[in-house]
Amino acid sequence: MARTEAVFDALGDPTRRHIVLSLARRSASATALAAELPISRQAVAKHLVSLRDAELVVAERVGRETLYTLDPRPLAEAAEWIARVGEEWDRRLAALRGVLEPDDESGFNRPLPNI
Amino acid sequence: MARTEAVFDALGDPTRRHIVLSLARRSASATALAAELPISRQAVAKHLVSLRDAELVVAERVGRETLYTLDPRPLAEAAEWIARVGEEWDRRLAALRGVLEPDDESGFNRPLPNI
DNA sequence: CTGATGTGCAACCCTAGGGTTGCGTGTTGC
DNA sequence: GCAACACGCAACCCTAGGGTTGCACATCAG
Repeated sequence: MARTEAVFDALGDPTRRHIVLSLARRSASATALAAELPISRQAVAKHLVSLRDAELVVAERVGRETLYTLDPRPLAEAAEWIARVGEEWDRRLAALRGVLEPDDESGFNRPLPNI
Repeated sequence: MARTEAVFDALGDPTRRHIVLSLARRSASATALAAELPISRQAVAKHLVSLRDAELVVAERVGRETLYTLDPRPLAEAAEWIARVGEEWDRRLAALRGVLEPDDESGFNRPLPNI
């Protein structure tokens, strides 16, 4: 669960989210990514280091350039964290339901009941 | 999709993730939340403002205290963003498959193919 | 060999924002 | 009415980290 920390930290930055989306479509070098962003190559390189720390990206040197490829697996962990919050929420809703009235399924996507 | 931005920003901070998890179990005041964290009430209050901006939390004044309740719906949007990256990835994998060899289903949770 | 290209590293700048303290205001309970 | 409690607001501190520039080192094309 420690890596999940790094994933959310990484996804907390808009530029890094853009990079992740770009890399989902095609592997690319820092220079190529910088071309489609309003920042320098070095700035992009720093972000790629963060993404590598979060294991969201794998670097592979080919010739004189370094290709970065997305590894979507840590994203699944982040999704699981979100799902966990949803479960917690649903459990609470279920407990509440017991006290009040029997109702329908998951409340994850339902407006708040006034508690 | 603009709110999704705020959600990831909000989730980018470990303290706020802790708060979100806590609120998933029970509504609580800033003071109560601060009691289970190594920071001051005011610091928690600031985080709650961020969470409110991301619409992840709803404040309700009851008597002399303010109860904060989780609204898990924006989390679903974040999960969708992650899913979108996964789709992009799978599409790419599918395109690759066409050129190479017919293979199995979604590669979202599979190790990287060397591209 | 040489110039062009792509990186990595280091030094530096600067703001965002996480945390703190202090204080004035509203609410509850006796 | 008066403490005690719970807030909200404002001023302030301080570091993390996002961004930049400069430079030295590989690699490729001619």
